Amino acid sequence: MTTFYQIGEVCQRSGLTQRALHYYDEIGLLVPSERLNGGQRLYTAADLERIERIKNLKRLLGLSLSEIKRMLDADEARARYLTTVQTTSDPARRHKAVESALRVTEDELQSVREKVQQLSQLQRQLERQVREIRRLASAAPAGASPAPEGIGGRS
Amino acid sequence: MTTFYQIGEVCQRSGLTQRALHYYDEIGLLVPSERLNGGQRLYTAADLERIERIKNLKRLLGLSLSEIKRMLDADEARARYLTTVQTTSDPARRHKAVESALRVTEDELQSVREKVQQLSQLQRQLERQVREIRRLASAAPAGASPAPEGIGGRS
DNA sequence: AAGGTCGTTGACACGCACGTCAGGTTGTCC
DNA sequence: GGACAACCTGACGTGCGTGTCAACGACCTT
Repeated sequence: MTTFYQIGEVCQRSGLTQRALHYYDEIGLLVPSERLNGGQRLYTAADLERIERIKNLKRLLGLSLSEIKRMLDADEARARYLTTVQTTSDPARRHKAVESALRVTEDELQSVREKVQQLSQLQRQLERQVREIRRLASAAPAGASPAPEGIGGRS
Repeated sequence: MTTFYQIGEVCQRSGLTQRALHYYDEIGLLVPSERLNGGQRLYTAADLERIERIKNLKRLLGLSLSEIKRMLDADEARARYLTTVQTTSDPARRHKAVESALRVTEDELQSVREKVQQLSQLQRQLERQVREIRRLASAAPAGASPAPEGIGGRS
């Protein structure tokens, strides 16, 4: 027995607005699994998960909704490929399915790796700057206020 | 003898359009170091570096231009502090400056670290998927296998 | 069946980050 | 000093991702 959520509850749970969900539906990014006869949208748990994935991709990678749609569609296609692999005994089709799935996944992985690397570089740069500031701060003469508090402690 | 670049060359080197540079100037994100009497913008090597940083922050962190401006301004303030700390003898002011510089830098560092961590997680997830696909590719024709997870999962 | 709450589809508006003209100015080269 | 490219400002247009009404439909309670 699948449980459904109406748009209001989805808004509360996800933090998105009704308008946003309407828009996501409109552009095909998140089409609710069901509709009532009256037209009311009904979202499933899977839809809620998709929402979380959308939010993550938006926050983490700063992707546009169309890019996110492309990614998730590719992901879904990949899942389909994998089931095709398992249910098809034709070696040629199997090979093709695996190739496609591998390609989209590795493309994604590639872009993520690049981003991680560049972000790590930025991180190291900032860490250097923090150390530099701390060095200067501790080298400075103590003022009227008590000696600069031990700011350390956070890793 | 500082060398200057006119907007056209800056466009070629940076890949940005003239319009974008005008806009960046307008919002104060990238004000060219010099202007000719006629009003023509003259960019220095430092300006070019700033452009690269802007592009990076935009691509890597997906920040808005106003957020980038805030970041770079804070960074500049920090740099100014570092160069003028020796000339400021007022200990209270020195202390305040250090505090500010440290705060903005650590905030920045914090958000970068979070992003790196979450992206690394996403990366590992994708790597697992690639391995899974490869495994299926080399495994026997038909069989039941655990379903791989999607990307951008809940945090 | 009436009221209230929740939902629906338009339609228009808005801020951002530009694109795209238009018409005028500046700089350079012959 | 005339041609011509490169540049300027100003104005309006555009796509995205919503916000904000408006007017109407659906569902539940009493």
